[in-house]
Amino acid sequence: MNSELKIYNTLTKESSIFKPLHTGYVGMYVCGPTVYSNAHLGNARTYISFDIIFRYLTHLGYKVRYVRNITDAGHLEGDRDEGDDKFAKKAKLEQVEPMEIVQRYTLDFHKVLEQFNTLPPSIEPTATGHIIEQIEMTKKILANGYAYETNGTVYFDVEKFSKEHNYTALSNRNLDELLNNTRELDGQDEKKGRLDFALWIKAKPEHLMKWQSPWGEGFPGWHIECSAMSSKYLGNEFDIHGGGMDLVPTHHTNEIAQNLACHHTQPAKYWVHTNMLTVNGQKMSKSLGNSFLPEELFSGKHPLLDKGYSPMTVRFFMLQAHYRSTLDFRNDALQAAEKGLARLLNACKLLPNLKTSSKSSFSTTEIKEKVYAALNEDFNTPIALAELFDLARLVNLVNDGKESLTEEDKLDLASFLHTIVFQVLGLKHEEQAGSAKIDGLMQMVLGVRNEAKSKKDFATSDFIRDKLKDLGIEIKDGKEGTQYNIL
RNA sequence: GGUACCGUGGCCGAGAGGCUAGGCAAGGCUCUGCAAAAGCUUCUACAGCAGUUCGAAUCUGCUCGGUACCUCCA
Repeated sequence: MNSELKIYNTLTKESSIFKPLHTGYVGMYVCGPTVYSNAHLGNARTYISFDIIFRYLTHLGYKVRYVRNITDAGHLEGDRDEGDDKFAKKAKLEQVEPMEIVQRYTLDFHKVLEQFNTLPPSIEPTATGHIIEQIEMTKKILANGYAYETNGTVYFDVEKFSKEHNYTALSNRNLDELLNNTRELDGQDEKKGRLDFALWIKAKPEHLMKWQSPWGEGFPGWHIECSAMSSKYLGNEFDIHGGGMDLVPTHHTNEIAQNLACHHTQPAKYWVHTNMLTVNGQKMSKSLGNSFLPEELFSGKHPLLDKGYSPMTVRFFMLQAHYRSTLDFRNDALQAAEKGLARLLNACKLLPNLKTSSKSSFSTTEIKEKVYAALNEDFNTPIALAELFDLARLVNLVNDGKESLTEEDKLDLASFLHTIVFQVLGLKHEEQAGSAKIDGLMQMVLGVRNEAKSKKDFATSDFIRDKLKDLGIEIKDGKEGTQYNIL
């Protein structure tokens, strides 16, 4: 392969050639979910995007340490330093322990990602498991003079920090405008500056999730966990930090500030942000109430859906858009993805069984290079898929005897296609047919039909075909016999 | 209100100064008992207006429309 991997970096606002800090190794941190409710498809898109990045880097030969946290503590309802945390609120509502909420939705999150065939991260640390590290980091930031304590709560001093560093480097916002934002400030007496954010928050007596700290009983702020855990597992400087785009202006901006204030280093070399999934052009989010749960999608039980779609259809659908573009979630688009995926997977099945010739009528290296060039261009899966569809067409032409392939090229291409589709893109065959009994039964039924066909008893053969179709089983007559598909 | 981003054919979506992806849908043809599948083929688009340029969907300006962030959210 003669092109190099380029990655778009939110920090520099441009794509650049990826060079890891340590040759052969990649450290990647991705902000995980706050597990206080079911994971929806927008969440899934982000983790599918990073799954591709993880898989491709691994495919390129890097030894990747992929750290993705679980946020199970801390986050409050609003940026006001008051009110309940999300777990406590839900726990109270349902009269269970906050950790029961955490457990339930962590399991749900894992189940969803497994359905979409994403690989588990190398390390999946939790916020509550790293309270000590967060306290230590807060202490260090205080000692370095970038934070102050007020009445048991520790705040990060953004104004002081911004005198020495570009606080808004990632979001590209104008700091003065942020500072002079005309929004109402309420309950701000404890903070010195309106942009200051909490590193440690004093707990009210009735608070359930709280820990002992040098500043009294409390719990960590919303951004410190990622700084603490990324430093712990990947070092003060690592290669890639990722998350959804909505984390840029606040969460990641504050994370960078914390790291600089603590370790005097910028944590990540490349900041990678995935775009949002939209529904009718509007961001899918829990608060807007327009989110799809994976279960609703698979079953088709959603007002906006005509029918259910399999996890691989959805994964494929997402790969047809670039990760930095918004993607609109629609019934028609899913329908198109379902068919497209079937076509691609069919080519995967067909290729290894093609008849070969003494020479190839097209260049296999060219195809491979195009696919790699696409993936190297900031993980451009839509272009890679377009190239794979060109390959699918060639496979079909060879199958029809209109193009030719040598045995050697065939084996080479088959292995390439298999690797890209299944290992890098993480797609898989979803064989609903499955059981040997059903297959045996189908062979019998198709045998009867072929018998009828050979006697030109088309009334019987069509009857069988139509009845099967009514049952949701589609059959196709080919040169090599009849195949069936359970829809 | 501020700050960004976006507006591509019937639909979804890439691309990003000349070579004008891909998927789905639709029409035609080949194949086929009929279908389906598969192949070939047709439909040639870039919100509007002005400008830069030999040449713009791609650059600049304005207008219109949309979205995101500025509150927790992937």
